[in-house]
Amino acid sequence: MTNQKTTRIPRMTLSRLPLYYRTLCNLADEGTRRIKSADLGTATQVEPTTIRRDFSYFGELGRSGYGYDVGHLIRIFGEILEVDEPQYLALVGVGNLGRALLKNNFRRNPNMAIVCAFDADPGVIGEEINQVIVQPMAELGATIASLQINTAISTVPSHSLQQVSAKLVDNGIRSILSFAPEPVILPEFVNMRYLDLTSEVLNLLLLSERGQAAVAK
Amino acid sequence: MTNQKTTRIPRMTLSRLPLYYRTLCNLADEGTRRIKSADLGTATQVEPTTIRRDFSYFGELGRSGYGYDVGHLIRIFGEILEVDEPQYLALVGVGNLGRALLKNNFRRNPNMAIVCAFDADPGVIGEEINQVIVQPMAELGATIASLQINTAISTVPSHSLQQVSAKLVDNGIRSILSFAPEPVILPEFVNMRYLDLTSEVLNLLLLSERGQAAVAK
DNA sequence: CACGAAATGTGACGAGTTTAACAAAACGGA
DNA sequence: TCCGTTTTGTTAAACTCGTCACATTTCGTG
Repeated sequence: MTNQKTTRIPRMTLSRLPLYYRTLCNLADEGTRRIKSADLGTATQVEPTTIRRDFSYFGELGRSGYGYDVGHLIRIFGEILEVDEPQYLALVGVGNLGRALLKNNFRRNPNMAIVCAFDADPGVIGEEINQVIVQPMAELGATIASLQINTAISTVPSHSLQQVSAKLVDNGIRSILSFAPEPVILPEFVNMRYLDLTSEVLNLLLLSERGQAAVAK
Repeated sequence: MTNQKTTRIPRMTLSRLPLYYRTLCNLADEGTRRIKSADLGTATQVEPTTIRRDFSYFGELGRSGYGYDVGHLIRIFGEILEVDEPQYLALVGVGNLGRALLKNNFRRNPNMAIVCAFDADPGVIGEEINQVIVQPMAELGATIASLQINTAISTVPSHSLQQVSAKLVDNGIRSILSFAPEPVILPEFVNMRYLDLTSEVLNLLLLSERGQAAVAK
């Protein structure tokens, strides 16, 4: 109890958990009961050794000469990912992308959903999309407080991102997924993640075409 | 000339270039002529040391006691990122997300654009979105061949991703950005990148809430 | 029950990446 | 021109992560 051997789980291992979880669920749906790291490797495109190492951080989940019990893995990872806990999200910015996210609304994940949306444009306020009514920014504080939301998705453009983010944090949001490319300066306890499509495409091109750029010294 | 010191640029450094480039452009727009790594660090949220190390791979770009010339950096990085070369993309899957991408169409990047779109649903084929007409899958090969496109964005659902990806590759696509969570098995020379929103949200939560998951040994 | 086959969990290594620390270089005011 | 200040570029060390290799464990058949 005192000597908690709280081995810190590597960041990269955590980032692969959603992939493992989803793949295992698919396998279970197809009736697969047991799996070995080699087969899970081909399904996830992750090296079998890496999979075994990843799994080992959560205990001895497998059996030598047998493999892993799919149901057991799903239970363990589901618990870590808290997939059973309802995860409600707020959306700020209901433009093209925001609207698409709202229409989709994590359909495949029964416990994850955008439950409120905000925008500054009077033209979209009041609009109902997929059972969510777009609210004005002024109501943001009251709504996310009453719904006890602490995670938000932002599709607001760069120029207002800093201001909007600050408002989100002031109202209790602790994790933000932003689709704007500009980094934002926020308190350390806020977890921010950026998903800039342009950067992603540029990176894709950069990493494929040229693995090197000659540097004459 | 013979002794090309082609220092291989680290992957992580390359992945930060778009961020540097964009931030520097913003600074230039505001009239900033020179910048030091410390200030660029606060703007990009990257450690100043890391910035200097990154820059050093491209030569001695700065001056001691002075900093970096913003315009010079923009020129260098713009060249590496080939921002002046037009980069045309194909889109497969014109659902909610695909439509949003098409409406946005990298408006802020004058040299990057989706120039053709494909879908299997007869309901959307023929529709014109932002000057792009949605074509049937059957025309994919001919169109991307004539436009000489080698990069695609896919928003097709998981169950058809493998098949669609294979078709893309058969027709000359070498880089794919996919919004479906399932990994795909493709030849090694294809560069694939996944952007699964559900995984991103789960990761966000995982990395923030609990930096550790106790493992009793 | 015994034994070969199968598959895990992990020590060790090495590649890749970040960071601290500092010498060298250039600035800019007096 | 001189000199203290500023800031770079880089060496060295720390850290993270992925993979090899293999001892160990368990399986499952005869």
